[in-house]
Amino acid sequence: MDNKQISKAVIKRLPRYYRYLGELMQEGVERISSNELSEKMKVTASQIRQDLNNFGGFGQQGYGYNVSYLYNEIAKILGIDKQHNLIIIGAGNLGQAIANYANFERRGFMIKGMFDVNPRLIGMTVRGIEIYPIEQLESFIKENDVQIAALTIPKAKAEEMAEKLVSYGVKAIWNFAHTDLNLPKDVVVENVHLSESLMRLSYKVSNMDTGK
Amino acid sequence: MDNKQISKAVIKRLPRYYRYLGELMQEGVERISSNELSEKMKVTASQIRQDLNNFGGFGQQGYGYNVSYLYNEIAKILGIDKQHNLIIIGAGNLGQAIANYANFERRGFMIKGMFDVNPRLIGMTVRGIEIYPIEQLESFIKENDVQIAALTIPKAKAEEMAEKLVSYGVKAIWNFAHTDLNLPKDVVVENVHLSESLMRLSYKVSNMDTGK
DNA sequence: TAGATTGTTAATCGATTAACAATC
DNA sequence: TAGATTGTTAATCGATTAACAATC
Repeated sequence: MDNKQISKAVIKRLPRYYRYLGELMQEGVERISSNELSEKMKVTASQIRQDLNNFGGFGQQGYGYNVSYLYNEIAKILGIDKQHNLIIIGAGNLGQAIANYANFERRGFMIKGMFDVNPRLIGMTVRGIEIYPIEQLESFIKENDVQIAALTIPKAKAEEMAEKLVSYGVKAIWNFAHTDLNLPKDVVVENVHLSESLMRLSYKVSNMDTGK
Repeated sequence: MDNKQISKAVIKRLPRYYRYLGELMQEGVERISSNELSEKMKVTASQIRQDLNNFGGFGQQGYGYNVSYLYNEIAKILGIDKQHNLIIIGAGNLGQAIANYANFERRGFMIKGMFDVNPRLIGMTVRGIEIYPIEQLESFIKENDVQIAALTIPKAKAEEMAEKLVSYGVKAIWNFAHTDLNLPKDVVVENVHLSESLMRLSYKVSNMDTGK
């Protein structure tokens, strides 16, 4: 719809704005200036104004930003004002941890089912979400209009499974497998590489400034 | 030790280099040029050479890089050649998922124990890792030389718990709680905000180029 | 109206890419 | 030695910050 290309750095910050605005709403705060918000979030006020102005003028001179209005506008930008149907591939601890996080539903992510190869898990439910055998994947995706699949299986099978999911109509993959997926470029991939995150932590611990 | 400040962008890429070099080693590849690696990883060869040269000349003109040498050097930079003692706070699905990921141990991260407030979990083990009551936290951290704590508890208690951990001597927090932690700046924090990751995915799905 | 604060342009800073001399 | 490829400097690109006119 929009034609201006928004930079990755801006997109990365949007969910954090959303989180802070949600907290402000809960505290009953009605309006906030870029300056106040910048102090809370520890970023520059200039960056906040620049970021938001990528999407339109949400503020008002002399007043600031209306918290709940801005909150809702960011939700629209992020697309979390609409429902997304999601399945989880791999019903191990990580898959179950995701299934158990009820807040995703409040953001419009409906977890329709989980899938696993382990016959002992089939038929079990996690917070009311049923675990199905892989054999039913194709029909399930088509019948439930599934757009997103969370991939929480070992990396050895991840690429193959991702390709299968795409061929069945999945448009986006939330990839927890420790590997990069090579998929057609109209398929969206968001990686969560926990081992890389832990290594970055290790770097920071190991190379901490001992001065000061 | 080193004084030149390495940029965050470089650090972020290091674990990925490490992963690719590990795979090359497994395939028995002995040497690789920045150009070959750049094609595999889909980054520019120039970036690879620039990144690595932040830490020293690991390559050789006319030859390229020795895979296993470079692999080991990156491990040293990341600090994963040394052992790190780790505990997990919160023995729910996410905590257990981390405990179950055996590969962390191969990278030197020894999971010494898990902690939870739920009395029904106390005494249970996950892959040989025992779940202890929170009351034993302080003594356990001191006795086991724990440097890193993975925080997989709800955000309401996260800040308070993080402060406790720091006061007991923990130097780094791997934060899975959906909140920012405000800790002294000599404490390392690495955030894994899954809900933000999912929102970024949502943005990409919602704003995909329909052209082409 | 005067004060406050945005929206937006310009200046600065940092990161990426290109180019090539050094050297194995 | 000639060819290959790094290490490194210079050029480009993009992102952040500063500044201020517009305006509520």
